[in-house]
Amino acid sequence: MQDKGENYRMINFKHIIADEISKITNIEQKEIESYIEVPNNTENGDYAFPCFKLAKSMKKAPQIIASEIKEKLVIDEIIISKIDVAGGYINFYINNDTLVKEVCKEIDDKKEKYGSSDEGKNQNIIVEYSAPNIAKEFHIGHLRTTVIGACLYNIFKYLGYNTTGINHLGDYGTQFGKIIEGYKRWGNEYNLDENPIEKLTEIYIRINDLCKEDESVLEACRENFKKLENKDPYCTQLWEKFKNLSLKEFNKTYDILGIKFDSTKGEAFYADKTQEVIDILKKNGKLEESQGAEIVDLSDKGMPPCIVCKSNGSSIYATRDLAAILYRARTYDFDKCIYVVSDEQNLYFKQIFEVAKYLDLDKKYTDGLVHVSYGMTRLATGKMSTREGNVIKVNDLLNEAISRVLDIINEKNPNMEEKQENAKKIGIGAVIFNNLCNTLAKEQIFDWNNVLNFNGETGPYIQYIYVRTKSVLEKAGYEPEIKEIDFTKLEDKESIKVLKTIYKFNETLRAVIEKYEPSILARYLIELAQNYSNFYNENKIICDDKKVQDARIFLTKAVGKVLKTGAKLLGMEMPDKM
RNA sequence: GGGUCAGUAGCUCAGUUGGAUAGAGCACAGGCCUUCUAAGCCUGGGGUCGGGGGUUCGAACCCCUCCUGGCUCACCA
Repeated sequence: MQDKGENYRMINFKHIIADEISKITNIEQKEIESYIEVPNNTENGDYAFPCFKLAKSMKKAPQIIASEIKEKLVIDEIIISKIDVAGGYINFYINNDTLVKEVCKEIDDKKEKYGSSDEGKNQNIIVEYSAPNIAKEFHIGHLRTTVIGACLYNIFKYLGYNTTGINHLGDYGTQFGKIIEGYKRWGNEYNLDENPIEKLTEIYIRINDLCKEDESVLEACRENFKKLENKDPYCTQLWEKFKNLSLKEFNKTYDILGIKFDSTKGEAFYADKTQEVIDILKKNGKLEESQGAEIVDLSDKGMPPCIVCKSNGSSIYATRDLAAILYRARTYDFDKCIYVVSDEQNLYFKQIFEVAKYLDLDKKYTDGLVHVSYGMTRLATGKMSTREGNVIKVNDLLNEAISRVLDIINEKNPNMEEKQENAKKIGIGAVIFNNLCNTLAKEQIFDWNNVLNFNGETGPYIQYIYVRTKSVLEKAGYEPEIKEIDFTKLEDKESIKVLKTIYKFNETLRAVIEKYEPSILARYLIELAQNYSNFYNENKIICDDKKVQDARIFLTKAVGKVLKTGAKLLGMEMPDKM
């Protein structure tokens, strides 16, 4: 991704340093900037340029190169206060006075929009996430895609992208042929009015067991699905009933999580749009008949073939996904279409992205297809399966979270107002944060005590530090104007560290969408909260010196804003009290 | 068996694209609330970065190989 930070008004120290080194070395600014690093030991400055990389081409020792560059470097002291040579490194110390002013002004200027930008202007992003199967429980296996997708959606939007969130419901396929078959056989035994999903699940498990015993039942199920595709009235009516009951249940969970979608067009929506996919593939000579099915051969790409038409003539998941790509390209003119789906389907997405290239689409669209893959949530005993009946429902998890938080509140702060409301924000915040704080690729072994931990690097920790900033501001009883702030009062070690962290909020958000990795933001918020905690413990905020007090209150307010904004982007609400 | 992802402290994980003495949290041991919220802060111990080769000024990171685990390899989604 090219540098899109130019429309971002805050001073870009790294950029300036690279510019100056570039002038001296005659190496491109961009290349130099990519070499510049942030020392892990802050005593080595804020930015460092390692000269080792130049040693070979310049035929000199890195230390000598470093000294020579340093001698020629002219950077205004207002920007860089000190330049050191250490080993083969040139270390840059930014001017703290300037940093403090820049950050404070920016945050005062942008208020609640601090960190946002319009870098995504005129770019259309689709994020497909959650996508539960109707007539099945919404279980903890669906949680990660839901919160990851929502987070990416939020951040793309915050950075100015025109973003569309799609819940690609699993509302089609042989499974509905199965449920219809089960309902046909035993429907009168079940009352679907209460706990409809539970009842449908029971039917599903029961028919599945029968299918295992009796191949002809499975065939009947497939036939039902075929009828459904052909708009058979009886099957369609049942399917609509199941879908509506399911959506009603799912929406309860989405409401609790605070998640919304711009579209809930599921697979069924594309059922009558698959013929075009077949036609285009056929026209392009990409369709082959194999064992009665229509396939696209991908052996030249080192992949197994992609089935687009089953031997009984029915469409399949891939066909509908390909139809969706066509539809979305035309409807949304997307620059990126992002699928947040677990790593189970890595190969599958590689296949359909490859087949999509044969659909006569502009390269823009096929290049814009992205699979954001994440490790699945599993139980210690293995994979969850609706068929096996060993699932943990999201609603149960959230209720348990809230109940455990209530216990803690009753113990620590029994007189709290709006206990229930705050417990909800804290409990759900903990669950959401827990789902976002680790690298996506890692699989998760579900553990109640891990998910519902409220100490250390957790959602509640961020919320706690936020509530603390609120409480300080409340006690102070006023908020100073920026023109009253004496920035030199914020130049102690702890304040600087906080401000440096606030400074990199926007670049953190950009890293999240560039790498499709929400954990970068989650960790950033932990870091900011820790930095503020150190500041808080080292410094008296409300104190005798009015100038110092004003400056520290301003800093406190800034931290609160960034924590709240960042948490909101993750999908967490902030409680008022803890 | 092929492909792919992962393996870092007792446990859960970071590690800014190959850089300076590998860092947090939990747990453990100790300290800090008559002073802005102790769901917090500070101090301490704890490492063959899965094993072995290689690439180079330099490797947790790149290449090879082996070990372990997840996922996956045509009519489910």
